[in-house]
Amino acid sequence: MAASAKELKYRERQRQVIDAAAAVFAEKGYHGANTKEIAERLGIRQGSLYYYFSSKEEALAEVCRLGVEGHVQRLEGIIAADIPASEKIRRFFLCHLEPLRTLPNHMEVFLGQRQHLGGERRRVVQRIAREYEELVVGIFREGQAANEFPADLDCRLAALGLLGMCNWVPTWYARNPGHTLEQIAGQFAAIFLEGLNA
Amino acid sequence: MAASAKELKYRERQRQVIDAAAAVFAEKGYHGANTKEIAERLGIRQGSLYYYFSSKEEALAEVCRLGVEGHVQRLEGIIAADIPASEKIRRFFLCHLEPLRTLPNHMEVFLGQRQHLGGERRRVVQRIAREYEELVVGIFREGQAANEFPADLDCRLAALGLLGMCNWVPTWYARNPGHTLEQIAGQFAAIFLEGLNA
Amino acid sequence: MAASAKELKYRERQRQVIDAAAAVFAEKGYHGANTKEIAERLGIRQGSLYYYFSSKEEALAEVCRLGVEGHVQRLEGIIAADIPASEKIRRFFLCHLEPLRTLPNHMEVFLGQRQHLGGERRRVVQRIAREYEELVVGIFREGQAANEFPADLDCRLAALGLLGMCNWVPTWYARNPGHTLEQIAGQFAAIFLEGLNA
Amino acid sequence: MAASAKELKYRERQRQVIDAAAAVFAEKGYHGANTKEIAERLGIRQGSLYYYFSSKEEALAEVCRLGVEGHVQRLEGIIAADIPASEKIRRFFLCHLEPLRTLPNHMEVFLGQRQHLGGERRRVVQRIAREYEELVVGIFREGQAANEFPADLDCRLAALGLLGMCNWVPTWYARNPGHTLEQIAGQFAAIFLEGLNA
DNA sequence: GATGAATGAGATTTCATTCAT
DNA sequence: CATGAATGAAATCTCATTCAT
Repeated sequence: MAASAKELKYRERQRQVIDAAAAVFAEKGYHGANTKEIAERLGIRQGSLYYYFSSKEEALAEVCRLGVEGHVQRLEGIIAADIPASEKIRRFFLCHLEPLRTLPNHMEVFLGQRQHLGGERRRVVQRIAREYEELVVGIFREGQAANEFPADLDCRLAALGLLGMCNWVPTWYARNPGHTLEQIAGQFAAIFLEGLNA
Repeated sequence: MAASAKELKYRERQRQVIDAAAAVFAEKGYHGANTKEIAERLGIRQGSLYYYFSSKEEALAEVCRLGVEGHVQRLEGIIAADIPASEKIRRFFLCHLEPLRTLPNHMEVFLGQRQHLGGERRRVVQRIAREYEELVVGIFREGQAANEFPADLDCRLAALGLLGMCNWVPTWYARNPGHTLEQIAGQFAAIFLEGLNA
Repeated sequence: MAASAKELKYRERQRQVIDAAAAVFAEKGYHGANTKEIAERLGIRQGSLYYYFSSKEEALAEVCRLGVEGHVQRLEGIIAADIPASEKIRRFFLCHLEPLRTLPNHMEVFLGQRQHLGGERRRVVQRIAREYEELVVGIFREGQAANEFPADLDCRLAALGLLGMCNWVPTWYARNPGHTLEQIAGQFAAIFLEGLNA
Repeated sequence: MAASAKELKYRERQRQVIDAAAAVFAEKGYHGANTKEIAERLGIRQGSLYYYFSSKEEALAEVCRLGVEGHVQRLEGIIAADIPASEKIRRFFLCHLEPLRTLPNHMEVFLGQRQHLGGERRRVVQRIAREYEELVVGIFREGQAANEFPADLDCRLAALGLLGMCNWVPTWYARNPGHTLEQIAGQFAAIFLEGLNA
């Protein structure tokens, strides 16, 4: 159970390697990235990377795992809370965008590169993404049942619209440094809940 | 000016080549795609592609051009109309999603692969995208000036949210065949303009 | 059915490529050989080899196939003949060594490198080798049943000894140019059938 | 001359390392084997191997040395004995196969991998093999001179056939556990000396 | 107009080996 | 004694691209 100091050090370095991979994958895409560039970022040689992962694809899988890790759990926290569905939606935005603070590359890679994973690895992350979507749909259904939301709301479309607004953020966030995540989440929630005519 | 029959036929075939490229780029990404697969889709050999384009990147540029072509023009049509800003927003959705009917691959490639264009080609399409964004921002500003929209609305964020909702559609549209573009556009507009509490 | 002239030409060149691979595999062993050397023998570049085979291992499989091809069939011809078992054994030697005339490398590679094939490919060639061994054992059994051979002969060991004598030939044949295949086969048969005390 | 206890222990471990190398070389061939697997067999790390040998090739040389060690000496013992040549041949079989009992891997590696030694190392073991072959040829010549063996016997071919029968044994011995070395040697000797018609 | 054959540069991955600790 | 971390060279394989036919 107790990891030795050596193992801890290894894992720390491994994490740096994965983070470097995330940065390169985010910038160039999985297939556009090459391992040489990852190595250069770390100041080591290409071959040395393989001391920390066993293939480029494994690195991608790990980046994706970190990028999506915690999303489901945090969302479940919101869902479990004893608050109206509209409040759950309001909280969703910041909750969902939160990883942009610390892991923007990982999140971007998860969103845009996970389809390049093969076989079982792909299935695993796709399942998580699908599960997450269902949870969001569930919130809308809950609000609809409680007459908080319009009876004719298409909950699936609402969820996909919500996710689209948020998942598009990484494409412009780094190049629009003028907004904090709180501002973004707040504005998006306001539009989503009250619309523009309020 | 008058194109010969031969030239017309060439252009027709060229378009088929570009469409095949769009399909492969959309599925695998630009760098994940290979020219062999494009050729196979057309029933010709790899080398024969180069009769229709001079490089893979040129094919990408052409796919992107087709994917974004008409967007700006159609949007300008909406903007020029003598209708309230809110109505412009309402119309925007279907107008923006329209190409999904005939050119879903091209649109998806434009959205997700254009960063792999190099140098001048990249600049050209980025400029179009930026210009388009500005036009959308402009509608919100117009509505705000006319007191249609809240005074504290962040027009940039509203535009980016709007675009996010729409630009995310290609990622799930093909796999959710249950919705027409009209339904999607209608629902998105309703949420955007009236919010959920209406 | 009718192969075009182009296809014939392709196959001819492909055969040259496989023959070059056989030569290098025979000299250095499968893992000791590198594709660069095969290419150099053919006066083409390394990557060009892949126009003719899809992996180094496939080339090994093809070399092995050519090395063992015809062996079983020729042996069955001998077995089917209406002659005493001892005469079958006598004929076996030259029959088995025959490929050394035209395909010494392929035979040597089949004998010594086939274990480096993976999965299904390995199974296929191992099955052929095993089947061949059983046929040889069968000849000894037949001779024993006809009282041609001693009743206490261990037919399996006799077959393995026979095969050993022959299969060892490729290891020294090229470096002992003083003997024809007929001499070798004749001497081996004499020893095997009459022993040294005759 | 007196080795310290420490040195003895070192040599013992070194021998284990060489034995592990022999096992891996026998299974995968010299070039197909990797040092990681050798290390794993010993429960140590790759780098630690180099405390016991200075290069992979040195390990191969040592394995070969152990595989052939004693062969020449034992054969000379047989040759020096005051017995007929035919009896020398009879004894040869068990004598030659003896190492299969304790060092099957080393013997197999000597037989099949020694060509991968470079330069001087190769020359040394090839010389031993050649010398050994000459000794066997000598027995046949002796028997021929004493009119024990046919006057028209090709002593070189007889020797090579004899060696082939024996040297092929390692390729099937492990997978045919039904025969003892005594049985094999006895049967081979019977065939070689009396032939099948006896 | 299209192809067959090849190129050449680059990609990922492997691996024997080193060396400070 | 042994290891952890890395190296650097080489290996296999891929692929956009070319060009004579």
